[in-house]
Amino acid sequence: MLEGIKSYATIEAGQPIIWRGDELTHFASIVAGTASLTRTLEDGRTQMVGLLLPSDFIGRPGRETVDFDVVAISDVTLCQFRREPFEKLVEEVPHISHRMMEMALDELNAAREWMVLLGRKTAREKIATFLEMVVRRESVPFMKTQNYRLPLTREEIADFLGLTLETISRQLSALKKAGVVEFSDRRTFHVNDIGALHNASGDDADGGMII
Amino acid sequence: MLEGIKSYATIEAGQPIIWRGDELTHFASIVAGTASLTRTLEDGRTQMVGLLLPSDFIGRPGRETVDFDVVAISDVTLCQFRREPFEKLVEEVPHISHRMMEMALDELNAAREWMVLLGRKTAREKIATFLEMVVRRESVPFMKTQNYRLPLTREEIADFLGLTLETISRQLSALKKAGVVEFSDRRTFHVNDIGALHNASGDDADGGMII
DNA sequence: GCCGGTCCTTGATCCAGATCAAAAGAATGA
DNA sequence: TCATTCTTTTGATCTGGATCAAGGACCGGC
Repeated sequence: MLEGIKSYATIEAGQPIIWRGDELTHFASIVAGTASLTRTLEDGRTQMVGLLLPSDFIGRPGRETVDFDVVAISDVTLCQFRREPFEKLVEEVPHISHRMMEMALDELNAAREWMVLLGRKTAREKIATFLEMVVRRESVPFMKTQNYRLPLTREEIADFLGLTLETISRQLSALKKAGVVEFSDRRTFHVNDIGALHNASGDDADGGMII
Repeated sequence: MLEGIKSYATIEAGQPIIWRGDELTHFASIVAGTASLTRTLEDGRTQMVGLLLPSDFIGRPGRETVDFDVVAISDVTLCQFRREPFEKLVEEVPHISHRMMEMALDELNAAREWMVLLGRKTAREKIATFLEMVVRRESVPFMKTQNYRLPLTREEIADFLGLTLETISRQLSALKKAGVVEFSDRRTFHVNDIGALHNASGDDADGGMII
């Protein structure tokens, strides 16, 4: 059913996909690459409010404009659907809105979890939580020791965590010095002590987390 | 259709409605009163992640437990639906999941907007944004001057904004001294200069806001 | 290999908001 | 009416993370 209204697009790393306030002509889902959802205040302060990975969805039925900037972090491939036919489809096929509801509720949960981090966690806890998130998302089952790759620059991590890039750098150095993680280059790391990392995250035992 | 599975409940101010991790036996919608959605870290730091008002919904189809504490802020009246029949209804009646999707997307937007506040705004901007939110929600159309009522104590506002209650108190005093707002008692205020309040909020002109 | 730019680290200093402390109002109830 | 308790205000001080500043490391192009 979607075949007739779909097209593909690629966006280079660093390029905007759509700006806040722009009219939404297409819905899209990410096929490959990483994009960020951000808001920038007039004076340049920037907060990332979401990280979009393959299978994530851009756009919301029932609204004509976008509320945040969407920017490609790496090269991104999109699968796009024209708005009107897609919205009609959402109306007509019950399964789709059910699926969209579940996606929205999952993202809502993640957003609220992140609100706790932004509002109440210390810099150390924020970074430990971020590293844990990367580890959880990239872990290959049954592989014991593994290298992970940071998907973001220090500045982007700072915008994600509500900190400055200097604080990110200092806290990563501190975690290295404490022997919790080890970096083989700026982006690639290895966890020596997953327990210590978790303790540093400020989250309790395995609080409601589905691993 | 809902008639057969619905019941009412009332919860006194200050009492928990449901704890994080508890099994969800009912969905509910708020009929009257205010409740908060919060997360507390082991050491007592608390972050409010949502304020639930009449017509807001508690519970999410597809999950058996709750991820945040829900506490009554004022006396709350709930309209409850038993889980299984309600979930069946969501499956069967397409209109419901469509409506739930829209609610979830609205809340997701609000949560992301709040992430910007928590991650990047100053104390002054946070409080101004909060007061503006109260004003926007309680404003009666065509009424020029109006008194508004804070729905929360200073401590609850602090947990909402990711600050301490002392900072809330100081910033409110500062806004009073600057002549932006005026308080007739601790909870009741009046806005002298809505423009100044908006400027203090850190949001641009009327950035995407639907008033 | 060298040169330009971008990203990252580290040091020195500053300051917004936290923390600690005390007292002043409101609200409750006997 | 006056204790009692809860909420709020205000003051004094401290500190985590921001800001300002200077190099260092890495990467791509020529």
